[in-house]
Amino acid sequence: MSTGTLPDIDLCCQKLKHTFTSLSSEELKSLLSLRNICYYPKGSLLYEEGTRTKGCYFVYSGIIKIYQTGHEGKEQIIKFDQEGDIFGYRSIIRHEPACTSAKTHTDSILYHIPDTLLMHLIKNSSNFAHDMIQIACKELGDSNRYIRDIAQKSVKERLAEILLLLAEDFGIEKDKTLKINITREELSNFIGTATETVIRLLSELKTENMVESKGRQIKLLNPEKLKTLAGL
Amino acid sequence: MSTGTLPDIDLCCQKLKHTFTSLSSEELKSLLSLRNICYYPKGSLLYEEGTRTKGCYFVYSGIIKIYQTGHEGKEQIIKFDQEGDIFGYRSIIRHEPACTSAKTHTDSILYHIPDTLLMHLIKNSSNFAHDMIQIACKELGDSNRYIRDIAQKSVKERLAEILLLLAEDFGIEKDKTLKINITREELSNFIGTATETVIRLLSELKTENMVESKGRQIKLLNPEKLKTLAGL
DNA sequence: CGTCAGATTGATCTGTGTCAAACCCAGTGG
DNA sequence: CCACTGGGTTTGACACAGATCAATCTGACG
Repeated sequence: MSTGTLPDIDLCCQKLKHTFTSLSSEELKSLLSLRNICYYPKGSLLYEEGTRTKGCYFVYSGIIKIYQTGHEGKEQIIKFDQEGDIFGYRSIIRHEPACTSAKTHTDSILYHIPDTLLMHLIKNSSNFAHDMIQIACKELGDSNRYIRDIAQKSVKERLAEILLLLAEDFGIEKDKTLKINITREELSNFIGTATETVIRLLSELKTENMVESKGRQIKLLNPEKLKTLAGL
Repeated sequence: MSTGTLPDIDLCCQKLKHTFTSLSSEELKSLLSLRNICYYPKGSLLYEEGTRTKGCYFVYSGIIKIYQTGHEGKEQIIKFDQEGDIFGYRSIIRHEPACTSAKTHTDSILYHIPDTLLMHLIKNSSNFAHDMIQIACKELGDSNRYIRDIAQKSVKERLAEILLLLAEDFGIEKDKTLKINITREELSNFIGTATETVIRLLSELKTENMVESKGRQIKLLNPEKLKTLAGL
C-alpha cells in the first residue's frame, strides 16, 4: 500500500461535495475527520457476497467492479463504479450480508465510510439521507432498465448497448477508443452470455464497420449505428 | 368508483405504521390528514412509463403490477406490489418521468401521497427518510438478484423460482394453490420468455409432479423439489 | 525463448422463439 | 337454450441464436 500518492483532504472534499450535493460544510467535515483514505492495487477484493461488511466506500479514483456469483461460479457484473460513486451501502443500510462482491478493476484510491458513521449521518442529517435516497433510486432505475433489456433484447443488441454505456460512463479517447479496459470474458459476464459469443458478435460488428479492436482496445467507429442497433 | 367500501383512517393508519416503522404518530397524522384514499377496479392504469406523475401510492389492499414496455411493445413485469407496499416514488424522488407503468392487477384500494408531501417528509423527517432508504435498498437488492438470475439461469429454473416467489409473497391456500391469479402470458412477461415456452415448461413440471394446474389455478405440489430446481 | 492468459475460430448441439392451428370455456345475445 | 365470439391455453413443426467443447493462435512478460 503506497501512501505517497494519496490525495490531501481538500481534494477529497471537492469530490465528496460533488456527490453529496446537499451536504453542509459541517457535515462534510464530520465525514472527513476520519482519514480513511486508502490505495488499493488493481484486483483487490474489497468485500465478498454473503459476508457482513463494516462500512462502504467512496471512490476517489479508479474503477470498481461490482458483481455477483451465480450458477457454478460464473460472475455476473452488475456495474462498474468510478470517481464520485459510493458502493457497498446497501447491505449496511439493510443490516444484511452483502449481496454483491466488489473488486478494484484498476488501481484505486478509496475513502472508507464506517457503517456507524453512515447510519449516523442518515439518521441525523436529512441532507445526507436525501442524497443517499437519490443515489439508491438512481441505481434502482438503472437496474430496472437493465432487467428489461437483458430479458428482451438479443445478445448483439445488448452488446451494442453495453459498449455505448461504457463509452458514456468512462469516456472515449480522441481516436474513439473506449477508455475502460475490459476483457472479452468480463464483457460477457456483464452482458450475461458466453465469451465466445461476445468475440463472434464483436467481429460481426467489425465487419459491419461499427467497431474496431485490437486486443483490449475497442474503438466505437459509428456510435449512431450502434445506437440504432441497441434500440436506443 | 365505490366509496362505500373504503376503509376508515384508523385502519389505514395501522397499515402505514407497519410500513414506516420509524414514523412518529405526529408524522403519521400529517400523512393521513389528507384523505386521498381511492378504490380502483382491476385493470386501472395508474401511471405510465415516460410521463410525469404527481405522487406515489401506498397499497391499502389489492395487487399492483409494475412493468416496463420493451421491444415491440412486449411488457416486462418488474414486480407485483401488495398491501403495505409503496410504489411510484422513484420518479418523484429523482424528478424524472416514470420509468415503469403501474396497473391494478386486482381491485385495489390505494392511498395517494402527493409529490410535495413525499419530498417534504423526506427533507424534514429523518425517520421517514430512513424508512424510504430501507425500502429503496430492499428493492435494489431484489433487482440485482433478479439480474443475475435472468442472465444466468435457464427459463425452467426461473419459472420455478418465480412460482416460489409468488407463493412466498402472496401465499398459498391450504390445498397449495397460489393465491395470486396470473395468466400464462403474464408469467412469461415476468420471466422474460415466450408464452408457449411457459406453457410447455409448466406441463413438464406437471409430469415431474412438482406442480398441478387447471386454468389459472396453479398448485405447488412439491416446493422443496422446486427449490432445488431453481437453485435455491 | 517458454509460458500462460486471453483471443479466435470451427464444429456441433440444443433450448427457446416463432408461426400456425386447434381447443377450451365463459359470457353474450338472438 | 344454443350458436357465436373472443380471450386465454395447448400442441406441433420448424428455425435459429447462442451455448458448449475442442483446438489453435497471439502477445505480453519473466
